[in-house]
Amino acid sequence: MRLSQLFTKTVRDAPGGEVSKNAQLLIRAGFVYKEMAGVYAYLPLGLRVIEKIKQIVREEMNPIDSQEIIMTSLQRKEIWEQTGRWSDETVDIWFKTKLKDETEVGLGWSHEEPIVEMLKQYVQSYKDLPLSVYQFQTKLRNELRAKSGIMRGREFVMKDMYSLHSSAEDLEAYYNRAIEAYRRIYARLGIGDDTYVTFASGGAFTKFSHEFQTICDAGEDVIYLHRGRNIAINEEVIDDAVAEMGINRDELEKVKTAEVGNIFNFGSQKTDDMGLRFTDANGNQASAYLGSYGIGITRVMGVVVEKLADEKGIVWPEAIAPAKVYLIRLGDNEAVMRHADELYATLTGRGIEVLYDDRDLRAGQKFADAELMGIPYRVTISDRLEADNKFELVVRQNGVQELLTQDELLAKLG
RNA sequence: CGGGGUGUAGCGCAGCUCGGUAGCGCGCGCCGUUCGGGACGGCGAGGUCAUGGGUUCAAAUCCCGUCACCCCGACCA
Repeated sequence: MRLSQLFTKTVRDAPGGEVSKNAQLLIRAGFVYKEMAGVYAYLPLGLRVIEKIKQIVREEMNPIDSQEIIMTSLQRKEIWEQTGRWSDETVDIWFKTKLKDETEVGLGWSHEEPIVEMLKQYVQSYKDLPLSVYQFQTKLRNELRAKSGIMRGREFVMKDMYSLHSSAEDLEAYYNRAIEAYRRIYARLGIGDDTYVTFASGGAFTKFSHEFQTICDAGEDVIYLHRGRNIAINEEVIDDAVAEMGINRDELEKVKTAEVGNIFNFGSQKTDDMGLRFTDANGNQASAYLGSYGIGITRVMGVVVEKLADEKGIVWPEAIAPAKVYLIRLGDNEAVMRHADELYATLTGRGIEVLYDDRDLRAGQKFADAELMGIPYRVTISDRLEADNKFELVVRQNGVQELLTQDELLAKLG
């Protein structure tokens, strides 16, 4: 993409009323636009990041036999009444509205009930199980207070997956496969080393649910870590967990984290409540077992910004950067411009994503923008370098700089 | 939802205490010089001072209401 064609602009100053680092940087770099408190639009560069995160998630969900779908934002009141979750006393973040004929509908803050309702249509026999479906959905939650930029909004993109099984054992096995898939996802997103499978509250069927918590100062959670045994426990269940697992509390390290994923074993409670049953091999009606698995796509994006950014701006891991290379051409020397165009074509032709800074700006501004946007590799071409037939390559993450011939450069960028 | 803070040009801010009809920086447009770390000079465009009401000869400024935004807390599948 040529930056001269990109409609967004970078700005020096972040909006005054925006304190969180992720929102400041993403707004300054032109990745997101704030519509209102806790509600952000994703612009071309930000959308690229979102799509890359989603693609990584797809590549890990599909192998565990989950099928992608997309449910609806408008939801029926009756479905939620079956499990008692339509009431504002039980769920206090509902956005509710009415159709023209006064029918009450909800705006989806979660999709567990609608998914189960939908699956009733397709599951009748044990031969139909197990099954797993997932989607990327914009969740709408009427939070009392939005905060932390894109990390806790009223509207955000979430990947939610649901699996249905004919036995508790089968669900348990799948649940563990999902945990491993999630581990691979966070590793690929560049936050694997700081992300822990954490015991948390909330299992309807099991004593604990599992959260994926990433160490992050901007996070809202506190967990206790036992690095030796690789155990992590959310503060909210610390007393129960310590008792249950026979852990000495003094061995635990207290850290601040952001929840980037959460998985639940519902047992058969929800399916029983909603009347999703199937015929087993003996011809008898049996209960189905439900698991639920979420990842906050936009929250993960915010966490990555928070964790990896430096004083110059964002630092994207290559896997989710909006482009791999930021190509800068300096000056208006015709040969330089031609060679820059050619290099842009060559890289693009090899499937390498390039942000080509073909704007008529000074060197300092281009360098600053490359750093603010956090593109992994910066390649510069100028008349000075042209004289030696060299390109300058700078790695965003560590600032290491090299002067390379075109062949060396292409070899390096793969 | 409780407490606190803030709304003035696209963005960041000053002006408000002590009322007299709005200013600075960035950005934007044109001209010239510059051109490897956010250049410089000149000219110029751009504002219902969040909003509704009140006080006053006169309100960005004082008073009351409302809305929005931010922070702390509570909340958080």
